[in-house]
Amino acid sequence: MPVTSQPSMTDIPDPEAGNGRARLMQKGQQTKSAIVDAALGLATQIGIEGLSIGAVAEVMQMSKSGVFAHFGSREELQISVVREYHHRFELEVFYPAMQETRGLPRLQALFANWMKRTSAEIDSGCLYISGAAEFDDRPGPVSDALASSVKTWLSALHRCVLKAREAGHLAETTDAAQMSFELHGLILALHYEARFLKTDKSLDRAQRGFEHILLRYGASPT
Amino acid sequence: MPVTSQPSMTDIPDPEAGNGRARLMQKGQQTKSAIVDAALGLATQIGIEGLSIGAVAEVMQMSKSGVFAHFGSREELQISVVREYHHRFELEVFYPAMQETRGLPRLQALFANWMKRTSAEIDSGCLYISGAAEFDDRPGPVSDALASSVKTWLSALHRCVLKAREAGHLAETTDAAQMSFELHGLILALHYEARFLKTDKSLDRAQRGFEHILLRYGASPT
DNA sequence: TGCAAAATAGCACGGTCGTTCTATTTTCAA
DNA sequence: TTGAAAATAGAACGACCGTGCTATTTTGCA
Repeated sequence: MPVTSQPSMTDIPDPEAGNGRARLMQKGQQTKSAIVDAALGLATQIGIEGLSIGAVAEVMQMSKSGVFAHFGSREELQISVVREYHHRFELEVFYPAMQETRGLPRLQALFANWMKRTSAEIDSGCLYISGAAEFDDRPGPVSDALASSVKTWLSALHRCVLKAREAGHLAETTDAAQMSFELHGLILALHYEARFLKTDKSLDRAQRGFEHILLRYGASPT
Repeated sequence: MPVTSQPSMTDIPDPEAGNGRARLMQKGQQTKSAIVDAALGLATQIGIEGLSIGAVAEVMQMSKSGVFAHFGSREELQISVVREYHHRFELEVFYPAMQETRGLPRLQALFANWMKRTSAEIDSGCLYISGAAEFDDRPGPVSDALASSVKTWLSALHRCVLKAREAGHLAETTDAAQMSFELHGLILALHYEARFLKTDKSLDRAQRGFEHILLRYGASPT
């Protein structure tokens, strides 16, 4: 199963891409990566808005100004966190699914990986979901970065549905945007009920909801 | 169409209930209500955690300590806001639907009101959704109040589905909890895509998703 | 109308925040 | 190994935070 001609979920250029990750990172870059790691961990717990340079510095056992110097502003740190999350999301959800054959199998893998990521890590919430709630009334660069990442992912999902329909794995009448909307809803409900309400069986409900949607859109058995 | 024997969405006692709202409110109570109103307005924009006594005081043209004295702590103010939101949710979503005849019509009204409340007010986000993201990793009295309100509402929805099945308006095999989960997902997707991503037609997608779910669970036409 | 009680204001405290500035340490290539 | 550049620390700033304390004003009943 060859890798598709569509290598990345996103067309957004990564500023780090050009400098050659193959070469060993300088000390400063290593530290910066470690800071972003730590900040991402904090952000998934207390939110992107709740991220404070002081808290990150404490986790890193560094001074506030030492952390600050790498980003120049809190906002830039927040954007770096969003980019890092996007990158990991690609790695865990998107790329593995691309190994599956195009069409329904790939769509199923995509959703399965998405569910796994959403529910499995108890202590690491979804930045795309918590961030949306934090920034839906707060425009700015961070909100833009977040919305751009989410839209990239949702349109990748949308494309996948389209391909599945083209492959004859879904009914010809399938409204891909409508189906994507309904899939998104299942993930959001899973996150909400499992993470906030601690409702068990939520993963099962999302899985069954997925099967219901497949039936509705006339998925042919694989 | 008589009012049902199930007068309230919640069995949680309201601390204000006993003192007789019929009697004219004292000045202090009026002010407190106005403060909660203002705080709710702020909270739907910047979040419950973002609520600050100083900001509320500024909106109210009062001193910080004047506002503070009514609640004794920021946490108590936050809880008051959650209770007020619960109250309005009942008024706008639950009670009107209770006027409809039991079964499918009532379920349809419930969902329609829920959708309307979720999408129509552009500048007033849903506290149940934004709050969940803020508090899903932050236990405490505010989180408890929020979760309790949400659970009350979701179980009211669940009861409504059960009644619709009992009335023969839904297939006998209907899994009420599963159906409620899927309905919840539609609302969450509507909120997410309309409010954060500014996707148009989201309301339409939620409505069509609802119709899909009704079909799946064998709703008999009314 | 007078007076206790309730409501509100004003001020201060300690804390955290992002950010700036300067000094010190560490890195890495010549 | 030396020396310039990069990385980090430390202290200080103004701003805002929640909260406590003490006046002062306002309310509403006798």
